[in-house]
Amino acid sequence: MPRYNPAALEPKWQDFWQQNRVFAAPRLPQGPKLYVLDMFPYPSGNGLHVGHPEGYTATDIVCRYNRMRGRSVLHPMGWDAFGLPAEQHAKKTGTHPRTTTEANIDNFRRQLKMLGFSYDWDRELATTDVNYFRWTQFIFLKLFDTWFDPQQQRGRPIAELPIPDDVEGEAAAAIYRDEHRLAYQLEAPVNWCPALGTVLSNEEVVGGLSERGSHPVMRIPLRQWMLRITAYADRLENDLEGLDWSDSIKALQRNWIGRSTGAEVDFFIGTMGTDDGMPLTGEYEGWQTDRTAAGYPRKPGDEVLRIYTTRPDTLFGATYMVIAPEHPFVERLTRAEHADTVRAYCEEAGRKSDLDRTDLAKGKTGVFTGSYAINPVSDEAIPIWVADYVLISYGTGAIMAVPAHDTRDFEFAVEFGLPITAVVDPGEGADIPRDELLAGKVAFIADGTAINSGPYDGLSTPEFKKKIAADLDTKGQGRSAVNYKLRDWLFSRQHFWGEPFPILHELDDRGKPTGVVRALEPDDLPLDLPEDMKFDASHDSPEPPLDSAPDDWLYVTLDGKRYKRETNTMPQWAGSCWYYLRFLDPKNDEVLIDPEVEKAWMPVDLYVGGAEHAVLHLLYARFWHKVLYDYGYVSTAEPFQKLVNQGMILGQMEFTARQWPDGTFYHQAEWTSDITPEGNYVKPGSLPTTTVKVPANKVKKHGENFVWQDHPEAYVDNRSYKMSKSRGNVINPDEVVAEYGADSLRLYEMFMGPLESVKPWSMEGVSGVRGFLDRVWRMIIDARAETIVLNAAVQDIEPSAEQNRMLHKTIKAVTEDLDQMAFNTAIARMMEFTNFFTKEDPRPRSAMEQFVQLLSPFAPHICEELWQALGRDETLTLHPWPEFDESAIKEDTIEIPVQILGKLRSRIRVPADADRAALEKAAREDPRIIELVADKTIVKAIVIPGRMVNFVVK
RNA sequence: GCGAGAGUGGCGGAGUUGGCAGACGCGCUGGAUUUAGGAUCCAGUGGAUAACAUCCAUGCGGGUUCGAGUCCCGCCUCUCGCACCA
Repeated sequence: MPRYNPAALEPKWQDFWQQNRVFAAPRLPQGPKLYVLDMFPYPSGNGLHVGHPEGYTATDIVCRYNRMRGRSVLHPMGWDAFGLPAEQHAKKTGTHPRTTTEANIDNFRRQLKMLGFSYDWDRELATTDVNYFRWTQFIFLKLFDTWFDPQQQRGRPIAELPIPDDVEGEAAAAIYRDEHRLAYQLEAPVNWCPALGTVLSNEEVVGGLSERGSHPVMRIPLRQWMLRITAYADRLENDLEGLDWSDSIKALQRNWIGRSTGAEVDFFIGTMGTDDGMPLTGEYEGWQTDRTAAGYPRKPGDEVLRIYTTRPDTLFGATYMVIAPEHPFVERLTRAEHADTVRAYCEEAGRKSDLDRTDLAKGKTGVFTGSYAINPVSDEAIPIWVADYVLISYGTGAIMAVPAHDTRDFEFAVEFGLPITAVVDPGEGADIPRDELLAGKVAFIADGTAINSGPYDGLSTPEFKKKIAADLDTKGQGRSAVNYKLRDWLFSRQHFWGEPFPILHELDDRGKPTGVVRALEPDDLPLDLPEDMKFDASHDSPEPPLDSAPDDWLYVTLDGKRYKRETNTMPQWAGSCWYYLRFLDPKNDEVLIDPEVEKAWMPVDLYVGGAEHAVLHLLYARFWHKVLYDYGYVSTAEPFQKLVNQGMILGQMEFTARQWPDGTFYHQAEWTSDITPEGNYVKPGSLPTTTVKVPANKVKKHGENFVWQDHPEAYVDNRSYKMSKSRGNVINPDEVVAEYGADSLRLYEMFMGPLESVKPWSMEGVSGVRGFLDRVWRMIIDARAETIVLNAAVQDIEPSAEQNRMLHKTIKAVTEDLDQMAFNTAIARMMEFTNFFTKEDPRPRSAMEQFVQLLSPFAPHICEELWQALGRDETLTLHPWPEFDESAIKEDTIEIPVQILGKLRSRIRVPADADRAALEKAAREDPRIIELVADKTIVKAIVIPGRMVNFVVK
C-alpha cells in the first residue's frame, strides 16, 4: 500500500541529512560562495508561527538549488534569545530566564528540523550564549573607545581625538573625550510602568498605556547609554545606493534618517534681565561687533537662542520664536508675571506622552514667556513663546517661526494672533492666491521669489539660501547646517535578561559614584550575568534589576579603587547587530571573527526576513558593521548585499454580516458611513449592529456584493485579518505538518503568491498542493503495490519529441523562475508537467528523474524518496541541476493569432520560422479572415514574426 | 498631511521589450468509478445571449497606438510606513 506518507518519510530523511552532515559548510568556501541568511527568530514560548517558514522555505529553496548548481553554500540558523518575556516569566515563577529560553529554543529547533531546512546546525548560536555575548561586549568596548572624525568620515580610537586649546586640564579633557565617544551616557526620559515593574520601549507604549495590560506609563529621567549612530547618518544614507534592496526599503531607511539641510542662526536675547523683556540695544550692538570679529562659536553662549531652519531665506518673515518646553532657557526667559502659566504649561507637556503631543487633530497650544529676541536680519524684537509643537530632540529645540511660510507656525500664529508677514512671492499661476498670502490668510510653503526682505528682494529661494548662509557666516551669526530625524540610539534597558555592559562606575569613600567610568579590558570578557539572582514580582523601582544583584558581582575593587558595575543591560537589538558575522566563525575564542574567513564569505548574498525589521534592525546592524569596517574587522562597507522582505501571512478569509439588535441584517440600501472602530454600523434610534460570522459556503454573490444565502438581504463583508491569539485565527505549523506533511506546508507557502506580498492563509490551498504531491507520487510510484516500486508506466525509454519538449520547457521555466525567486510560478510549471505526464504511458525514467531534481528544493523529503525509488542511491541534494536544451523546446509549427483592428478574429498554424511575408500571406489566405474582410479593404498589415498578425481595414 | 506599494473571475494569483487576458491552484457544476469517501479519474467553469458567432470585461475617466492589464494625464479605493523633524 505505499501511498504517499509524509509522516513516515520526512523524519527518515531528516535523520539521514543530519547523520551525514549533508549541509555542513566548510570553513572556507570551495568554489563560488553563497551566504544565505534568515533573520533569526526570537524563540517565543508560543513556538513557530506560519510566518516563519515562509522566509525560511524561500531561502532553503535558494540554498538547495544553488548547492545543486555547484555553489558553496553557507546557511546558518540561530536564536535572538534575549527578551522581556523570559524575564516576566521569571518574575512570576522564579524560573531563571536562561532555563525558559533554552526550553523555547529546543522547541523552535525541533520545529525547524521538522520542516527539513538545510541549515548547517554545527554553526547554531544564541545571543544569550556567554561565548557569543562576550564579543557583543567586545564590540561595545570598541564603540566606547571610538570617536567619529567628521573630516575623514570614519570612526577612530578615542586616544587620537584632538583636544581643543580651550579645554584645559586632564579632567576637562576626559569629559571632552566622553562627549565624543560613540557610546556615551545621558539623562534621558524612559517609559516607566509601575504596574509591570519595568521600563518599556516606545513601541511598547500605546496612547500612554502599556501595550500589554494597558497600565499607565510615566516618563521619568534616568541615566542611559546612548550610541552615536547619527555620526554615521550620511554614510548610512549614501551606501544604500549600491545595495540590491527594494526601492521601498531604501526609501524607508532614507526617510528614517531624514537628512535635511539648512542653517543654524543665533538670535540675540541678551544676558541681562530687563523689565520689558527686551534685550538692550547697546548690548546687542556690542555682540554684533564681537561676533563679526570672533566668528560663529561651536557652542552657543547664554546671550543667544540658537535655532535651526531649512528656510533661512524666510528670516525676514520670522515674527516670533518658539522653544520646546524642555529647553534649558525656559526658566531664564520666563518673566515673573508669566512664571505660573509657563511652569504649568511645561509640567503639563511633560506629563503628556509623545503620542498625545503629536496628535495633529488637536490644535496648537503654547504660552508667552514675556521675553524677546532680536531678529538678526531686521534688528526687530520678536516675542519668544513656549510650545510643545517644537521638539527638544530635533535641531536645537528652538525655532524661528515664519507663519506665512510654514503651516505649523501659521496655525499657531492664527491661534494666538501673532503677526504674519509674507516674504516669499509664489508668483503668477501658483496654487496659492498671492493676495490672500499677503493678507495673512494662507501659508505658502513652496519656493518662490523674495519680497519684504530688504536687500535680498527679488532673489529666488535657492539663491537666497546660498547668499544668506554666506552673509550670516561673515557676520558670525549663523552657518549652514545639516540635521537628521534619526536620533542617537538609546542603548540601555532596565532589564536583567540582556547583555551586561562591560563598564565600571568609580565610587567615592561614601560609596557614591564619582562620575568617572572605567571600561573593562577586552581580556576580562566575558562578563556574565550573576547566577544567583532572585526574581521578584514585587520589584517596583525603575532602577535596573541588576541593582539588587549579589554584592560579589556588583562591586569590584581594581587598583585600590572601588567600583560598581553598570546595572543597565543592552537592548535586544545588540545581539542581532552582528550575528551574521559570528555564524562564519562561531567557535573562535581568539577574535570575534577570523579575517580570512570573513573575507571569504562576506557579504551576506541574500538576507530574508519580515518587513517589521526594515528600519531599526537593518540600520543598527549597518551602523555596527561600519564601525567594525573602520577598524578593519570586516572587509565590506555593507553587510547585506541583497535583501528581500517576505510579506505577512494573514488568517483565513472571514465572512461577516452585521445584525441589528432587532434581528434584521444590515443591507446595502441602508448604507451609512457611521461605523464603529470594530466595523459595526450605527443608526439613529438603535444600538449598533453586532458581527455575525457567515460560513464560507453560504456566501453568494449578488450584483456587486456578497450576501448570505440564508438571509439574502444581508450584506456580507469579506476580509482577511492579521493572525492573532485574540481573533483565534492563528495557524499552528505543527498541526499542518501532522495533517499534510512538511513538504506540503513548504510548497503551499511558496505557492500562495509572490514572496513579498501579503497573502491570506487557506487550508484548502494546502490540501491542493498536497493533492499535487500525491499525483507526483503516483506518477512515479505504484500506489497499489505492497512495497515501494516504480509505477509500471515508468520505463527506460527515450522520451518522445513532445515529452522531451515538456521536460525541457519545465526545466527552463523552473530554472529561470528560481533565479528570480518566483517560486509560485515555478510550482505552477511543475504542476503542468505533472498534469501532462500522468496522462503519458510509458513515462521515460530520465524525465521522471530530472523532474524530481527540479522539485527537490521545494519538497526535499518526497524527492529524496522518489530519487531512491528511481534507483539512485546517493543523496539528491548534491546532484547537479538539470540543464535544458533550447533545441528540444523548439516547435516545428506554431499557432499565430490574427487580428482585425486589434481584435482577435482567427488563428493560423505556420512554420515556427515563418518570415513576415509568409505570415502575412498565410493570414490573408485564412478562410475566416477572407470572409471577414470580403467587403473591406486592408489598408495596412502589422506582422510580428513568431507573434501575431494584425490587419487594419476600412 | 508626507512617503511607498497595490487594485485582474467566487477566492489565491499568472500575464516577457505594449502583441491570443485569466497560466497554475482552490472553489463550483456535471459525469465515471467505488460498499463508502473530505479518495481517484474525465469534462466544464469571467459575464451576457439560443448560439461552436457576437458583444462586454483587468478600480474610474481621458489620452497615445494598428493594438493597452502593461505607457501617459487626472481621479477613486485599499494596505503599509512615518507622522508638528522647523
